Amino acid sequence: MFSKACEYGIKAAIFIATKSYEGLRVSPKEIAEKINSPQAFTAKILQSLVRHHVVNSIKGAHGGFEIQKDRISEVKLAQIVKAIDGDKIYVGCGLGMEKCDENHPCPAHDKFKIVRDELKNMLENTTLEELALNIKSGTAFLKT
Amino acid sequence: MFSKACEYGIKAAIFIATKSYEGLRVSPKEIAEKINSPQAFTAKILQSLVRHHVVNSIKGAHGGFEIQKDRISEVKLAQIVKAIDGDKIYVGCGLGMEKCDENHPCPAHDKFKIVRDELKNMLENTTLEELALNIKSGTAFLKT
DNA sequence: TTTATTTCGGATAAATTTATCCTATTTATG
DNA sequence: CATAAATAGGATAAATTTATCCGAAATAAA
Repeated sequence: MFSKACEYGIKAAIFIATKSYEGLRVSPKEIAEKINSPQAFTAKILQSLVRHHVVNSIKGAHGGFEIQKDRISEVKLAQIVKAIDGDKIYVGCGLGMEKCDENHPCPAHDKFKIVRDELKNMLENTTLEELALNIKSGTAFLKT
Repeated sequence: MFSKACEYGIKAAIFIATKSYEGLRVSPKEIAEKINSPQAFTAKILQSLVRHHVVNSIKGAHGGFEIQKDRISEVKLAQIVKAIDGDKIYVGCGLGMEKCDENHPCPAHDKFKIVRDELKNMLENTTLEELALNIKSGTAFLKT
């Protein structure tokens, strides 16, 4: 569904959010440990999230990654996915055709449309807050 | 969503079906032309579809690929996807966690579940016949 | 102002996916 | 039986994604 980079990015953002509630910044090292991902690769993905204004980075000593508390409920899963994988999962054709719309559809266009609309809707309506609260409450996990 | 191989495989199966209605066998060359895919790579994918009994191949002179007419309405999109990409799109975790179920869910488990169930349902209930008929009727296309 | 800490970013490597090429094998037909 | 036509399959290459490494730049604190 999503690239590995995107999966790491989502989990990283969730972890950062849980720490940001406590006013804490976190390092790529801690993030990678908590979400079970390769550290250097995760750092690269974090840079991308910073550039797309999903999370905030503070350089230098006592730096790290954080998200402003009041932004946690504003950030949607869709923004994170778009920052890393782009929007092909929304706009692309399910069968990979370059041009696929109502006027020139692929044979499965209508079938895929239902699923993709559902996915789009889910991503656009799921906030980082919901996901982070699942972690804080202990009802969900970021690694096995 | 799916790999390129899978996209080609689905389109190839649809094209073969349209030809099989007319009692015609087709070559990888013709398939690749009609679905706009690399020929040799497409041939490899066809082998996989043959091994998974999605389509039938006849070797030697006057050979080619075909699907028995009465099987076209039986083959589901799910079988083709499973033959090429496996079933990770059904059973895997949306965030890539190895273990992710009701007892040990990822933070987005419930959110993903809705979408994936919808996808699974669509793939398991869409037949090759439906898709092939969209091509035969000229209401849909296999390339741009 | 020096030092320790930390993110940034470029270069590179490893792994996987996508794609090509060439030969072997199979089979209908003359 | 010989030949031509076709799929099967192994080896390899190209492209993309995933992952690592290391030095540069920024910043807080001594």
